[in-house]
Amino acid sequence: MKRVGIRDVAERAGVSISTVSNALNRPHMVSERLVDRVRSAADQLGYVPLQAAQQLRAGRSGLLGMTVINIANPFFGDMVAGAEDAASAAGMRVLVGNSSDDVGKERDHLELFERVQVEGALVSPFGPLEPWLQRLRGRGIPVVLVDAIDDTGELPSVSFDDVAGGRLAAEHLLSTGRRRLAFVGAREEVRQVRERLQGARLAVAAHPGASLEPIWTERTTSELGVAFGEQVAARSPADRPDGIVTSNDHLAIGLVHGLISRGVRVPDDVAVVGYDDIEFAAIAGVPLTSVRQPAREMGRTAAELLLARIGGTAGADLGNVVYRPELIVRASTMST
Amino acid sequence: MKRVGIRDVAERAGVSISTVSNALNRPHMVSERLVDRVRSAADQLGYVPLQAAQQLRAGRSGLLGMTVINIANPFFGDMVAGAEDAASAAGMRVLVGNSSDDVGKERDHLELFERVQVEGALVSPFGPLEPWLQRLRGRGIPVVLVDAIDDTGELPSVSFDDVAGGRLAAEHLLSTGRRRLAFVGAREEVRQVRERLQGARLAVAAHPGASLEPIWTERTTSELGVAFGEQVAARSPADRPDGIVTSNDHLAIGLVHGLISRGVRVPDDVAVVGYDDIEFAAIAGVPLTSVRQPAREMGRTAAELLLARIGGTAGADLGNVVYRPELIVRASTMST
DNA sequence: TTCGTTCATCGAACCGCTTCGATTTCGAAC
DNA sequence: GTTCGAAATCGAAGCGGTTCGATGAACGAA
Repeated sequence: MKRVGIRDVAERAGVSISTVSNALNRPHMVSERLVDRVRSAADQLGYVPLQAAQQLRAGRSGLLGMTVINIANPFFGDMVAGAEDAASAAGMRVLVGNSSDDVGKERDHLELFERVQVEGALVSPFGPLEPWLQRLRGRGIPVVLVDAIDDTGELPSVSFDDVAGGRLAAEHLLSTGRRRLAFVGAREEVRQVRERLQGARLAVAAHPGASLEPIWTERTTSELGVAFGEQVAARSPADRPDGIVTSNDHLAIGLVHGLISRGVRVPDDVAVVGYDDIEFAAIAGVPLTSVRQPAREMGRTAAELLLARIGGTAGADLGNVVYRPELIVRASTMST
Repeated sequence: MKRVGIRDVAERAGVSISTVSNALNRPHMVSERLVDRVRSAADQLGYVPLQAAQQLRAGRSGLLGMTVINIANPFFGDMVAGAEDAASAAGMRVLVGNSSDDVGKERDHLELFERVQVEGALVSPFGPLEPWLQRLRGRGIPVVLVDAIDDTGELPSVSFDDVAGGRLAAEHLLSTGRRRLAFVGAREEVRQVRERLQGARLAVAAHPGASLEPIWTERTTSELGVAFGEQVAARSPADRPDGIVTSNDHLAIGLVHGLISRGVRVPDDVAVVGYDDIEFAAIAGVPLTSVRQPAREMGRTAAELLLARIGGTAGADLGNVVYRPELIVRASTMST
């Protein structure tokens, strides 16, 4: 019932406490005979060193902190998985803080990171965080932004070129002859969404005669997509957009569903482009054209960048890795 | 650049270290005047106590451990979110260990839980874990199983009645006149899947003339569902099942897609029932009938159960909460 | 004035481990 | 048989907090 401590192991092996510690952590400093004895004593007793004590003394936690906007979204789930890949390869663990779209929680997590002395933090920011991030850095904790870019140019980051993504989507629609475009995005305050819209605007501006109507929704659920699809379907055909760029596949799939249920044909009447290329995009009722973002790879790259900074391996130059998104064309924009 | 410790706060406030600790943690023991002084000193310096030190002395970590089979699956994502709800209401944090379908990782996480002295563990087991769980309990760490039941009857748990779920699905198909059923499940070694099959078998056994063909796939991705759907479509109509129960919505949605792409009508030729009722079930090309499991609620309940045990509030009786699943009927089994 | 009480504050031990410097051991060289 | 140096082992000092018993201050009662 009582915890097994290093003392118990020492006693059982008939050596001193420090020899146990050395045998376990720096075996080259201890004779083979004793290493064996200590190891088997530890095994028999089921000794597991207490992280808190190790950390307190050694000043290292072996932990990376990572905040994500919403873990229930598979995009972020993949990102985390990627970061875990890289971390475990370096013998580190990842402490995941899920913000659930809540700025307060997000800040709490950053404070927690400080409390537990994470050795580095991967931050996929939701709200404005400059002061908090500055503070982590002031404490000597390196930070890498994920799916975001630091405006001040002081933090390394791994992100997607969202302007290019939005542009890609809109250009594709324009190239298939659509002219009355709409952009449906959730929450204007999110940078990624704003930039995708901006990209779409650039594409439209280059096409005389084309127009772009921005539309904002509250959240990014498929339900809202459905509602919005029905709403669009209710407009007169002349008043309807003939091509829609969305900020998210959930929204897009719902949107397509809503349109079709009201008799609007996709892609013949309205073409739809999603964003993220989640698993379901390919097998939706109308397979969805979407902008793909390799989330897992991004998570891994970000963690590697962070580990390099922790290890001091990184050049002083801050890496700013930017992935270029890729358009996956499917039936929702191309009539067969 | 240097960490701010309790000493720095004490110095700044002109009091002793112990007074700082008391003012911050047990303010009723300290005069108001000093509490104020200490608080503002702490604020100005940005003092954040070091978790490792607190924990080492106090023996409490304020952490719950939680292992999940695969965080990329929204079902588990929701479960985690539910647990976090309950934990944060009790001032605790959740340390999430993602097993990624890997027994070794799962065990590592349990060991980590011991190292960091979590005060309780929520375990959604993937592989066999008895010895490890016993050990946690031996260390005085309460364990609650999530989405699983303890065969030995010693651990409290929160789970779904998977037998009932499988039965529900099969009975529904039978009641719509289907007779040649198939059960498509991933990985026979997973208890949940076995029990769903068992439930389906019970339903079929009660219907003379009905048959059930079990089919196993490697993993549970929509891709495999598509492949399998095409395979079924290739059979001669007489040899095809006319109703299919799946162990997972991803599989089911892919399956429907595969069938339709090969000209098999759903539900006219083949009816399909999914499992989990994920968000996309409702807006799939053919909206999917599915067995709903309230994951978030389950996560919350499990955490509450665990917290009660930690607090000693729980009666000695081990709670075994079993949720009954619910069938959500949609177009994939009911021609309109 | 002295003493007893209460309440606020402080000093110091301690949580379990790592690590550094000190001590012991042992074989080789004299 | 000493002496010396290197290698193996050990003792003890913290890491940064919490907490308990001790100390001191303030005040009313004798």
